[in-house]
Amino acid sequence: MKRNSRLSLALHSVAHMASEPDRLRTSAEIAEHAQTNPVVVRRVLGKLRQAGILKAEKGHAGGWQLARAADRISVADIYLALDERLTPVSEDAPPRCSVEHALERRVSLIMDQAERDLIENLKGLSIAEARFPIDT
Amino acid sequence: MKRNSRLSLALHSVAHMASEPDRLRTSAEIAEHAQTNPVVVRRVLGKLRQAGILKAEKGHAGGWQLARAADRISVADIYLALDERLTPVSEDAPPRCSVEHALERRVSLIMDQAERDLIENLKGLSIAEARFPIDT
DNA sequence: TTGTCGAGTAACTGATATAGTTGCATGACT
DNA sequence: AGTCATGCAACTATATCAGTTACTCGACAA
Ligand code: FES
Ligand code: FES
Repeated sequence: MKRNSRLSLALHSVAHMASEPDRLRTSAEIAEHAQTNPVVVRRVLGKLRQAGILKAEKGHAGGWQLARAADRISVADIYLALDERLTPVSEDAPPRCSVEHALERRVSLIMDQAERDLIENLKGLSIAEARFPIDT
Repeated sequence: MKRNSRLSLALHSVAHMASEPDRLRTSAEIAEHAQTNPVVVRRVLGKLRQAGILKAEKGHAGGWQLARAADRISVADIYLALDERLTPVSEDAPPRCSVEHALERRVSLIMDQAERDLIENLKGLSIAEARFPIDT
């Protein structure tokens, strides 16, 4: 895979689980569907569990399940649960001159606004509806 | 540095050059300002040269210079010149089921729209004005 | 015309991020 | 008690990127 396959994996897994919401699935099953590794699945879906999107049960009849109906899970929920922001402008290095500081601040403001708008738009797309093709 | 320091380097270098547009600067000078390496500077600024934002001259009195006035260079110009898109959803792997295909398509449409909006906003910010602090 | 200097570029190194893997502890059900 | 699945730590492999070295090409000067 490549960078940021985590979002793809999370979206596909949740969408797949939405087809049979009552069925418990093991990480091994989900990994097979996504053609990856059970531990990778548990790592990524673990974030969704912490965010309250999924439930996981240990033990003999354990597995993963949606925590609520698919039409109440938005793509924004999943995007935010993974906690991976865009923010291409680095804030870690202390700016070495006032010009750089002013410039990065202005660009960061625009970037942050863009991401907020993106999240707003992703909020309008639920997993339930995202599973079906677009008409146009 | 960290990921996407190229945009920071490009922005800072162009902003610095805007303070004395007529002066030619060598990659060694620019690298010293940005606390990095001359080859790295040439790699990044080379993209801006290809995009027509900067001019570079070889030889004894060679160096780098803005190709046009700073108020006619927008942050979007630089962002686009580097040709690094966001697009967190991978398109390289062929989708393995129709659900994944539909879902990634819908998410991609929203992501692409967000990036187009971002670029529109960056177009409104020129290097000339970005060099000064924000009032608010 | 020859030497110097700077851009341009290819090749390599080191650091970092991420997917994948192994192994084991914990907890739930049989 | 035994089985099975999650949770998690540690490790490996790979890709990306900044940094570095070492060259070629071209422009200008002596
Ligand atoms: S394999 Fe079930 S949604 Fe793709
Ligand atoms: S050092 Fe000149 S603009 Fe930052």
